[in-house]
Amino acid sequence: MPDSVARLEARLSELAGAPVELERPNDPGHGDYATNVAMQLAPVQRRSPRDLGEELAAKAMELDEVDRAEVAGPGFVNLWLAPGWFGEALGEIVDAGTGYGGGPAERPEKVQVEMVSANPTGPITVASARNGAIGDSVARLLAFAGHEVEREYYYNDAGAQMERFRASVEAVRRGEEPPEEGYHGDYVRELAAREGDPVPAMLARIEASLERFRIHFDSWAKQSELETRLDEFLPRLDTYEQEGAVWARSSSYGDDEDRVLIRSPDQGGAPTYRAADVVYLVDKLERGFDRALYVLGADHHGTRKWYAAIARMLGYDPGRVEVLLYQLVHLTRGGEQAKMSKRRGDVVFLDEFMDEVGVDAARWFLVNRGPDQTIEIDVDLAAERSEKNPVYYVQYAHARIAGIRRNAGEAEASAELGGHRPEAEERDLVKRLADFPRIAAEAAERRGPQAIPTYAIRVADDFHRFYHHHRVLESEAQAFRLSLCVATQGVLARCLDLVGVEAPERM
RNA sequence: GGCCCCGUAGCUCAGCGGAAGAGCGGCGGACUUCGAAUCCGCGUGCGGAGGUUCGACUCCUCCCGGGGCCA
Repeated sequence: MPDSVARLEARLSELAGAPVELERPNDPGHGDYATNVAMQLAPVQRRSPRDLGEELAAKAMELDEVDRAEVAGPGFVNLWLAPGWFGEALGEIVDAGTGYGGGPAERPEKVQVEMVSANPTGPITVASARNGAIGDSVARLLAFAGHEVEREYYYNDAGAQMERFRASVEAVRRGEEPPEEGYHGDYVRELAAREGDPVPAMLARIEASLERFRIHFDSWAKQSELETRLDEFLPRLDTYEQEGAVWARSSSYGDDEDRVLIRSPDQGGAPTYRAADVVYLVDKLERGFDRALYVLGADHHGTRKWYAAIARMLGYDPGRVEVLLYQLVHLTRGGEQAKMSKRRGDVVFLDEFMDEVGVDAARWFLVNRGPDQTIEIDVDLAAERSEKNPVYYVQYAHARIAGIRRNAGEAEASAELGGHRPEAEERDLVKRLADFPRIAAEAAERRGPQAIPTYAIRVADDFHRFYHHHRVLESEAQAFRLSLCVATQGVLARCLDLVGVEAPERM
């Protein structure tokens, strides 16, 4: 469904005889929208970009939507749009309702996002929470874009780490200290005070933390169960034996190196974590997912090509496998770097982080920056419930609109202009809202959820500016401005939802 | 040694082929008016050198610096 910007692009493309992409100039002196098509066309048509620009500008002026068009700089065609375009654009946004900016996807996919997947040897840390925040936002973006998405948590319930964990709890139960190589946190003592296997209890606690963090998993996959099916798949793999161990010849399928699947007898002869990966990948693809997305911390970058390599080795399209890597998290407090160790007093667990800064700020700050970026979160700033904190800046815009709408009562909202000519702040806000479908689609495609908070701040910014310059209620343009409020509130609510933050009616 | 990520305003970072941005910090203004958790004003900064391009913060190569993983 082409929106008002896309329609204008299509008309201009006809006039130019080439695809026109409109962009929003930073400088208001450069019009509402601009295109560089004249510069792109100049070399192939062997004409000067300014001549081509002049020609397009003259034709563009004939369009109803265009008030004025002029050539600037090296050959940009800058466009000032007519009031009617803003009314139409706003009307479409309002009519689209809560679905504005979303799917349907051109090619809908069934996608599995596997995320967090931390071993249940302790509570979820802030580092794992970043995994979840990014993974869940990407999942939300994909679903919004029209894909079918499921979230899965994969955990190791059988390996050496788990044995150490259980042994640590057992030791405390016997009144001893956990072994040197074991786990020593307070949570070990808490688990020791309860009956039975500590793993399910730990897992329940992890699930509760993540639910509180607003991440809901559709399914949980266990390494121990997958491992039992290893014998089915081993013969299908390209393997060889070396020094008693079974290796996958993954380097021939795009991986950086070959990987041990079964340890040599003198090493215990047990399957490795990589062996379970094989079964798990097949399991994912055979469950009918078109795409398996792995969200992995940067410490796993060494295995980023492994998953596609085994897909290729087993005859699956490696393009169905995708790894999303994200960098580490550092926490600071008043500029001082906090230790990410598990020592007492430092915020390292997600629950503590949420206690201190709130769920909304926790979600926001963990998804705020690109996955490629190592992030530093100032706990004090994140915890501050004030104008300094961008989360509340955006939420405040939403709540402020809710307030206006409460005061408006039954008053009519309508994108019809009547005789109203939208002023600069109104036009900026409409254009900002008109950006949303592209922002959302690009964020989904690029797996870059950080674009959403960035955009939401701009929306809030444009709204607050509009609010300060123009009355909504009891103004000549009340119906139009109320409609603008409705559209803005909808986009803000959607943005906040995409990053797992609440959109409050009151603050 | 191999590989990955990052060097953009004092600080934390967006932008990733088209006319340089936000927040924090700092300074100065705006509340009998729909919510001041708001708004307005003050900033020459893309680590360096080549290359590709009409055009490079954006793509390629090398170098320097920071972080990380593996060995």
